[in-house]
Amino acid sequence: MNSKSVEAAQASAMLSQLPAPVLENLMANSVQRSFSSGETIFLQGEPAYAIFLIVEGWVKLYRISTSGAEAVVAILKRNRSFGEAVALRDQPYPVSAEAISDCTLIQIDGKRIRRQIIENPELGLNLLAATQVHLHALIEQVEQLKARSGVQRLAEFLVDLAEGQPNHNRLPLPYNKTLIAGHLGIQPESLSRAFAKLRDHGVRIEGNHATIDDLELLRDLANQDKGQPWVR
Amino acid sequence: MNSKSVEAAQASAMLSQLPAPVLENLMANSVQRSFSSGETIFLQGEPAYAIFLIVEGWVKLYRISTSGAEAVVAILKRNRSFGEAVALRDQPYPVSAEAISDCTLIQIDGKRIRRQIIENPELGLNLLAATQVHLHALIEQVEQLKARSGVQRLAEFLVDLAEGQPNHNRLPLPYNKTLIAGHLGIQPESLSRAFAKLRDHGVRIEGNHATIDDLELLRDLANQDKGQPWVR
DNA sequence: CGGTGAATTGATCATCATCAAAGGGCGTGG
DNA sequence: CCACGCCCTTTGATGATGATCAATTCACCG
Repeated sequence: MNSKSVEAAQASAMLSQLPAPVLENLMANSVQRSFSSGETIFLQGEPAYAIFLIVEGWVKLYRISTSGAEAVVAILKRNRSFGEAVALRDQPYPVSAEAISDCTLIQIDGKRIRRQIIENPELGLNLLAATQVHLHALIEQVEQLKARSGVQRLAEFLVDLAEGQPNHNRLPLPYNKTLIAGHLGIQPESLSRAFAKLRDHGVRIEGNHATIDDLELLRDLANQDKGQPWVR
Repeated sequence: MNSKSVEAAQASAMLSQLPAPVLENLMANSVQRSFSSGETIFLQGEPAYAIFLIVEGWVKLYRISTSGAEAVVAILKRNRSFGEAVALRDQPYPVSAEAISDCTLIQIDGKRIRRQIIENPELGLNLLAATQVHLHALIEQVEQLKARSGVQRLAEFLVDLAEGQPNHNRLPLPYNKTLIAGHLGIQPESLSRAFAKLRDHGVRIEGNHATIDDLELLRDLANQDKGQPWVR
């Protein structure tokens, strides 16, 4: 287990703040795996045997509905874990996971974690914290989908991106636009048009880099009221 | 603590399968509270001090975005718990909760549960299970919002309703239509029109009762393919 | 009764999906 | 090295879906 893995563990909601011996035990018994871009990590409906922690790269969680349509449920980066809540129960994964860049993951056996929780309940609390992060992200996504337009969601996406970076010049888009569209719940064509609309608001796109003139302006756009009548 | 409370505890993902003494201890130290329809249980941003379990009635979880728009995140009924993941950490509630019918809840102190988890790690696993139910529900909601039309979501909603009930004649709608609209992420007017469209598919509405001629037909409608191009 | 809020319906507009076409980057095979 | 094909991206035209604004009806309640 290399230093990058330890770093990821310490930065994750799931494993941070664990007593060192517990963490070491877990890490010693977990597997590090590499996936190349496009590879499937697990499929919706498969028995959930493991919890994953992203050491490097990007992962997409998605769902294929009965009709065959794909919905991107989450896009995760370094230091995020997934599958926590499911792998502890005898249940199938509710989503599929796919590497969207070359990436390395730590794979921890669910049964082992289960045993560890019994011995060290703090770990259970940590896992609850980690799932809470997921929960929160999904709640925000539902809010965005219900109360904001596609352009606004894109603006929000760019603001989030920029906040991770110091300079807003030539901000690299983390993955291709088809995927961004899926993440935002719109079609690629609509994304293209949404970018065009943002050009009037100081956003320029060149290839897979974005330049943001005025971050405040963009933030305002994302939060503009649509005047909901159901607010009493 | 009356029998209804015990019943709810045993039917909940959160407290079922707990050793009797642990359950009794928890219950003995929790409060039963009543709310009348429309009353606020807690507000988004408040410190999360408690976990709630619904003994009777209906509760709405919603979020007010920075723009002031309301998005209904979940609607919960008997035996469901909420606030589990949050109340165990020193964080504010990410949503607001409101009683949408007269209802009785069991309120369990977060700090107490935290102590109990340390003593009895099984409880931690149970809570993980409970949050997993929430997680799953949200994932489904995201999928529905991204990949289905309003009419389809309404069809799905009715199918879910009907599956709880044995006869599909005069199926009572559990709450008013404005709220159903919010739950489905559409405006009340659009809901009205969606109901009108379903009339052609064997669904009739009288007041707050629905009659479904052919449940299978409705299910098909909800799952009809929209022919997604992003499925490779 | 008068008033208030829920529900419906009509008319219109904004948003977004869909279908079609075309340009550009990139890797593969000749 | 170049040609070809493939996929991503953009743009245009059109249609479906749902929001908004306005008006009306109805049930309920003080």
